[in-house]
Amino acid sequence: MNIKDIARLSGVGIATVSRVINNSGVVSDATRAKVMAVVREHNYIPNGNASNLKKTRSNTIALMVKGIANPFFADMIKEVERQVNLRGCPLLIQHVEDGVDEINAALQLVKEKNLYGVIFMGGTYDHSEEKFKQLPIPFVLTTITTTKDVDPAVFSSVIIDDMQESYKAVSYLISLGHRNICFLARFPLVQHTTGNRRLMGYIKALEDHGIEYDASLVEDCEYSPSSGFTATKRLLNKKKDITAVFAASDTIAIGAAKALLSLGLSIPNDISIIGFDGIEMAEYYHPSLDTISQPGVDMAKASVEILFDLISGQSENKHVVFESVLVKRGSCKKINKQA
Amino acid sequence: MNIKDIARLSGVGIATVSRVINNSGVVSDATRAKVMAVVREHNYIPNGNASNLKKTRSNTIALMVKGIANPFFADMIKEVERQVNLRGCPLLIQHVEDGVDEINAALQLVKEKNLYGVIFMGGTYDHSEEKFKQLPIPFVLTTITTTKDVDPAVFSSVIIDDMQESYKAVSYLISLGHRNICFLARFPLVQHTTGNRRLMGYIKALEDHGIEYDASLVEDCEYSPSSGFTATKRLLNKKKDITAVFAASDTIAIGAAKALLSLGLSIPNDISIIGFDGIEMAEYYHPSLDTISQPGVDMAKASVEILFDLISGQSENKHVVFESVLVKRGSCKKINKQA
DNA sequence: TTGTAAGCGTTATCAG
DNA sequence: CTGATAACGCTTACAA
Repeated sequence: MNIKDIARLSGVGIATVSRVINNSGVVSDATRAKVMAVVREHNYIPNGNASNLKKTRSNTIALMVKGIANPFFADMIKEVERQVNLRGCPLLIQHVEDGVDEINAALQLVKEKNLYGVIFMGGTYDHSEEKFKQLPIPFVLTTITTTKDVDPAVFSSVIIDDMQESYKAVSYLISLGHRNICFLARFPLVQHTTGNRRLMGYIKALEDHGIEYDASLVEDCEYSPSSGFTATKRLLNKKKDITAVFAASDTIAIGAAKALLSLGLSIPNDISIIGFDGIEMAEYYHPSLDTISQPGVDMAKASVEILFDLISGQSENKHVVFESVLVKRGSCKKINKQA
Repeated sequence: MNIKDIARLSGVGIATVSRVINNSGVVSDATRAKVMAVVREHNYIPNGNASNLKKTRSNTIALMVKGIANPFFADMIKEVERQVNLRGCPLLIQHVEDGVDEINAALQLVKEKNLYGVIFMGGTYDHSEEKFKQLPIPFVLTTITTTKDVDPAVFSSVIIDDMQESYKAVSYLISLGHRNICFLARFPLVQHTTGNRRLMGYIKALEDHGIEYDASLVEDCEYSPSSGFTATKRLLNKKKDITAVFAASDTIAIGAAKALLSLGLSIPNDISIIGFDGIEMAEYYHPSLDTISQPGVDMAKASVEILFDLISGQSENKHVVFESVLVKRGSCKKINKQA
């Protein structure tokens, strides 16, 4: 069943069929009805490869996700899909393997599929301006941005200020009297990652409050409960006087909490803990965990809006910074005795 | 940059370029090297739409996921992708909106993209044999199957025996002395869902042990902590003598546990709880939650293997049933006093 | 308002 | 071993 068959069966030319199914050009109501009847009767679906080949640009939007298993991304992905579909476009979800360059992967996909636009979710910050310029179609970076030496005019982004939000979390702990605050994140010494930005906020907060930065309080850790668990155990072995834990994600925080609780420590009486992201699981943990909650769904929505504005040429590249909120659920407490 | 340019630049015909980039036919080593040099120099990537149009079948595999936010699926998706890529094929991840018929969505995609094969993950069981037969390419149902009136020769599946595994969980609770066991699942009265299968196992276990089935102990619940939380609160309001909770997923179990703990109840001293799936979060919950753990990654791997066997025509439709394991972490306990 | 026909960038069939 | 050339199914001038 192809466009030719439909044309023959409905007694019109193929151009007319094309006009009907694409709602383009002008077609008389009678003809349209006739064609649609045949289309429906035979359950005709146009061949996307043929139409994407002919059109220089398909209508497909790609979402490049680095860390598809990240629960924080789960709802964001759903919202991106919803918003893209709402605009009549199919969404191609592409998982980017850890360690793979997401821009390269997108570059490949663009050539391969004639993409309409791309959204990047998760990943690193260290792409060159040159690399971005290679991308011939509109794109938005969500949850990531770049180092400052890239001209903001060549890309769009939807982010939170990781450094400032991290600063917020640590300042909160300090305001509660904590001085020995450890930090858990994906190896933060690697530049240009979210973990690194959050580390900068951590360090700045300490410095601004006259607390000396102690690198041995920072532990390398994957974004998962199991990794948070083992990292916390390692930390407790070498440092006995920790009074608070700041985890770069809620998933890490959950693992850290488990490490503390299973040692018989009480949260927040013996030790305070705060995470980052605002995933549902952190709220339903027992005790409920404090966190820096990002407005993930709003960010997803904004990303799609910006992308489509770019596509329609209605606007230039844009950079939106969302506010996160410090959610206090009781897992952080004023310190009573100084270690 | 297209195949013509590459042909011109390397001084050969386009057919030869095609042979080189597809590793098909015979090309002299010298010619191959010459062409590859040009390809690499210009960073040439073939237009997938054109080749998929020409080939009657693309090499794309689609993964139709119902419930992409389900943490149990997260690792499975990653494994499916890994296995598919290992075989040199791109994977198209397609999220299927709740309420949308996944077979119809696949049918559309097949026509649109000339798919090579499809894997269905999550969803319902109530598809007719007729519907399946409409799918003109190999496919595998993962974590779902059909009702018995569909000829097993028309589809493949990779599942666990939900009813039996549920039976296992409930029998375990009964063996610990529990009689008032409640069950939380996505509205189980709807036929042909995973929730319903697990309900059947629950009922059968009760009956086999001479316990009368009490429908008011079954509560409707989405597969999320928040829903598990509110469902449990509802339940505790109407039933005071519950001694154990069986949740149809770990996400529900976590919400249920939070409801109990925040009421000051102790797990497992006051009430026992067991979930289903085996997600990481359940292990790192405090207390760690017992569960029926499914071998998700193995199931994902098996699904891809079966799919490619079907594609290569090496085998007929196959049905694999994996065993789940009852993981005891201490959230279920022998009952001391009968209510 | 509608139909004809020229490609889009490949692959595959043939001759050479 | 290699090179023309005819499709694949569609969109879009352009002509009618």
